[in-house]
Amino acid sequence: MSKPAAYPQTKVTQEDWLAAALDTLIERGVEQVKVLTLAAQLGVSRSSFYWYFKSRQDLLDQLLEKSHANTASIVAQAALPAGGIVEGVLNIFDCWVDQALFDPRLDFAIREWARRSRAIRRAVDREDTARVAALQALFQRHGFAATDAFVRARVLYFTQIGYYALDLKETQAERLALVAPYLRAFTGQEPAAETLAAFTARSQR
Amino acid sequence: MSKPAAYPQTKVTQEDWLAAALDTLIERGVEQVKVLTLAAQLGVSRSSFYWYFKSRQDLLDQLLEKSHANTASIVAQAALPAGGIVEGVLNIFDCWVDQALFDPRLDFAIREWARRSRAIRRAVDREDTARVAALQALFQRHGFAATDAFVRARVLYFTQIGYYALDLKETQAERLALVAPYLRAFTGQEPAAETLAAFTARSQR
DNA sequence: GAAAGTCTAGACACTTGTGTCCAGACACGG
DNA sequence: CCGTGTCTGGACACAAGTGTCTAGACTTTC
Repeated sequence: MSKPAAYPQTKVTQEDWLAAALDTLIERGVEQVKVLTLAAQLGVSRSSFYWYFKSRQDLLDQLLEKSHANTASIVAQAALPAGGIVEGVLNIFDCWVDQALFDPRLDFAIREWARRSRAIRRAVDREDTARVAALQALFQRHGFAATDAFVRARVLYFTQIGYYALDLKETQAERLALVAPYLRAFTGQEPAAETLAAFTARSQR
Repeated sequence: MSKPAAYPQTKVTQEDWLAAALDTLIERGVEQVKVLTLAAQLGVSRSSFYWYFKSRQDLLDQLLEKSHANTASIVAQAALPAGGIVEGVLNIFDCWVDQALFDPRLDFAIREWARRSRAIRRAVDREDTARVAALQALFQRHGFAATDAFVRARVLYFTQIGYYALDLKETQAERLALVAPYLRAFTGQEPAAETLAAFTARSQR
């Protein structure tokens, strides 16, 4: 993944700085992304940082670009063919179950960052709008009127964002036990037993 | 509100420091609550701060105590008598409409703070649990089974928290237009016209 | 009216952070 | 083997933040 160092004397690459910064962003927020701290963490001199980046701001700018994957996943899962709305929503649930599809910690770190920066805020707004639009289309494809589809898309999406906001620590089992009532609440329909079983099976992996 | 100064030479009271700090907490987050900045803002010497507070941490501790009102409102609104679940949920909507009942900005500032502090985190968890429990009781009173009531309580509450997380800027009119579909999504029931009208009327004030 | 209490401002010491400059170690190409 | 390019570490300058100590200007109390 990270480019091999051009010179053997290279201790850390630009990728290493970025990875460490991303980690700190997720764990402690933007304000804690500090050249000094990252340097200490990487066991390297602070001034070396300025070989790879113009300034701290430059690093932050590059960090932002690393964060478009989440939206892409939701849009893709929403577009998947589904036999009914229950199955369609379950496809979205895949995002919440599989960290590889959707990384809530990164998403939230950036959301928090957006509260303090106009530019970031605009970027986040665009992502949110795209996600809700994709979910609305899903509900519309399964017979919901435009407005109801929009509201149900929001309820589905906001509930999940709210879940992450509370930073709940539940086990996989606890969450799976509530899938049926969630589906009832989100779709108004009773999920079929075999549909539920299929979801449980694939989220076990 | 703020205690009259015991001595005329008093430029700012402890309340003034707390108010300024609360404001900064809401607008810019805990990390930006700095003695230096507050002093400049209040037009007073920095060292004066240490007359009123032992340390910056002492100030932060006192700040936290200012934040229990939000939960109390939700619990009170959930306990209000209601003719049906639709009216019950509308009573909760009052909290989201009326800043005096629920201040989302403060709530979120503290939530963000909680991500970086164990003690705060525990306090926030307690509040969240109390809120969801109150909403669950509301759904149960209106005929929902325990698990379904719990999930619907969460969906109702999380949706709102998610809404605040996205920091959406909608007008009162835009929000009112969506009340009916939201009620359908949250309760599964069709709201009566006169119930809706009553809610619209009282939220106009 | 003297002593004790209230509150403020300024000076000082310390820490943590950013960014710049420069010397030097090392590899690579001619 | 010498110059050029790559990367690192140390020194320096500077800004912003916390916390302490002290003098002094007032008030209140006795």
